[in-house]
Amino acid sequence: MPDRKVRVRFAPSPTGPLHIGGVRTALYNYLFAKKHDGDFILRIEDTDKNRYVPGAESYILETFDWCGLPFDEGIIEGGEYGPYRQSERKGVYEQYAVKLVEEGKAYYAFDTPEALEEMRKQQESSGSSLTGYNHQSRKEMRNSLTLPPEAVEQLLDEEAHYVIRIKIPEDEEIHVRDEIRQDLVFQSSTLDDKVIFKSDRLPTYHLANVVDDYLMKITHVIRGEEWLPSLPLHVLLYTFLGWEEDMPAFAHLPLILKPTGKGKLSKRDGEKMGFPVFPLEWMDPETGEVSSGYKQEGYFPEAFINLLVMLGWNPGTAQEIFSLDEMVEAFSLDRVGRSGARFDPDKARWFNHQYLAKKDDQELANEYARILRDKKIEAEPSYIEKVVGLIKERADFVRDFWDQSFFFFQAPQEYDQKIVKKRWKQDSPEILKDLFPILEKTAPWERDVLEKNVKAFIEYKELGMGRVMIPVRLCLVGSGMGPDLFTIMEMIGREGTLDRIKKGIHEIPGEN
RNA sequence: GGCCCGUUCGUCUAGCCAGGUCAGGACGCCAGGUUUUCAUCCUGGUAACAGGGGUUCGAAUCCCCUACGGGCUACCA
Repeated sequence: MPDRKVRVRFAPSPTGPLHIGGVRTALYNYLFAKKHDGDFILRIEDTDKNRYVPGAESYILETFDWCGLPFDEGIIEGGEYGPYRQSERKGVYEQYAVKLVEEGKAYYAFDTPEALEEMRKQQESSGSSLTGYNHQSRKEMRNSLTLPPEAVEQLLDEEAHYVIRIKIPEDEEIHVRDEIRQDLVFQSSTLDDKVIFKSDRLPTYHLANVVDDYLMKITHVIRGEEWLPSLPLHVLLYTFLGWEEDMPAFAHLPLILKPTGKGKLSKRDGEKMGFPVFPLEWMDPETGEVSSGYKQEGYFPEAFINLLVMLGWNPGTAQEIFSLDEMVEAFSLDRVGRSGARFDPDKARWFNHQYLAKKDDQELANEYARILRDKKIEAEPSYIEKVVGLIKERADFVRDFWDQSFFFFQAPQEYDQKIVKKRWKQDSPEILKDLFPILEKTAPWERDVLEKNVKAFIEYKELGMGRVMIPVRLCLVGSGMGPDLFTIMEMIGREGTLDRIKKGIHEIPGEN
């Protein structure tokens, strides 16, 4: 298969929102495809109609739209190997299942749920280590291996409910290769005769995925580690179908684990841990329950992708911040780790911080303007942009901007009591009153002029910066935080500055 | 229970395949510096080879066992 064009697929089941593990799997597929100038395909695996959740499919589409990971082929893009929804491919699977039966590699099974239940109970009580429908138990069940041919014919004609099961060889070693874990060997005797074709005349995942990957000329299957146990079954299917020459390479990605405790990340974890598990906000159509998403939490898609790529893969260098192009360039399957990764919310914020600090002021100002508008605050775009430039490095998200910059838009409503207690001395009002005329006379009202005049005042009064500046900051900002004070003064203007100082002198209690 | 995968600082990880480094980086945390303050930023520090056996002059690296963690075990994907 060496000179085939690389083709990979992301094959979600529309049973709900994707979580970040799914997005990461898709991302690795995308990176691998692009690295090798290959195709990235979306295939919807909706062969279980009972688990279908409305909205899940469009959620998947919106997610990749937001992340900026376009598919080359898929349910929207189309492509020459369509359709890309398994429910629309119903007709293609049965022939392969029947072919396997005809060749003695699979068989019809007519067992009722009760009979299967009975079989399980018996296996349990007998303490047998081999469980399931397997090379032993199949001899005692109702199937085309045990029934006389006429009876089988009759049952099939009657359209009795039946399934097709793969006939696992009794005692064989199945050698498989995983690109991440290298060579693995499974004993066929420990495998069971999985249903490959259901009584609703739809294939199970195992058959559908093998048939479609073959028909769609998939060269590499990159999926979650939860599929590793069924790899020997899939390999056997390729062999039975006579497709071993075209069998794709397999890579099973380590799982993303809960941040605390153990276990793989699941839907409920997010709310408890205080970080999203979903890329986009999701509302459960049945319960109406809303789960938060990275987008809505304020993550940039580039940051989201970046933090995901580092969860399980590393470039072997110290680089941590990657553009999508850089990721494509650097990515390789052999640098994917083998052990599960725990998600670290702190590091996630750090990634967003890195992107935020590098973002264009104007772009950020546009986003911030929306927040300000919601707060009924009017300001010139150029003013907002200037504010953003001053405070963006202090924030992790755009939504942090307000707390970092409200004083550029309105006088403080309260004063930080800790700072008041520590830095608002008995003579502070007096000092500010003395400073007042200096500020009144300062012209032009510009940062550097303000600095020069105020510093001259401080020197003349022999006071020291802290004695003067911190009380002023308290008046203008309400606390000890914020960027350069002279810049703040320039920005809020002479009137604003003087008003706030006056207000502070009256309202800040002089306990000390 | 059975089958399979995994295990390096609190977290993400480099190093392992081709044994020899004070086991490196990042996040977090702590300290110092810068600053009019807070934050940013800079510097420094903290902290790990799951345990036990082998093989070897020498093991985080190779082998075995144990422990622990995880996944799978449906007519789900």
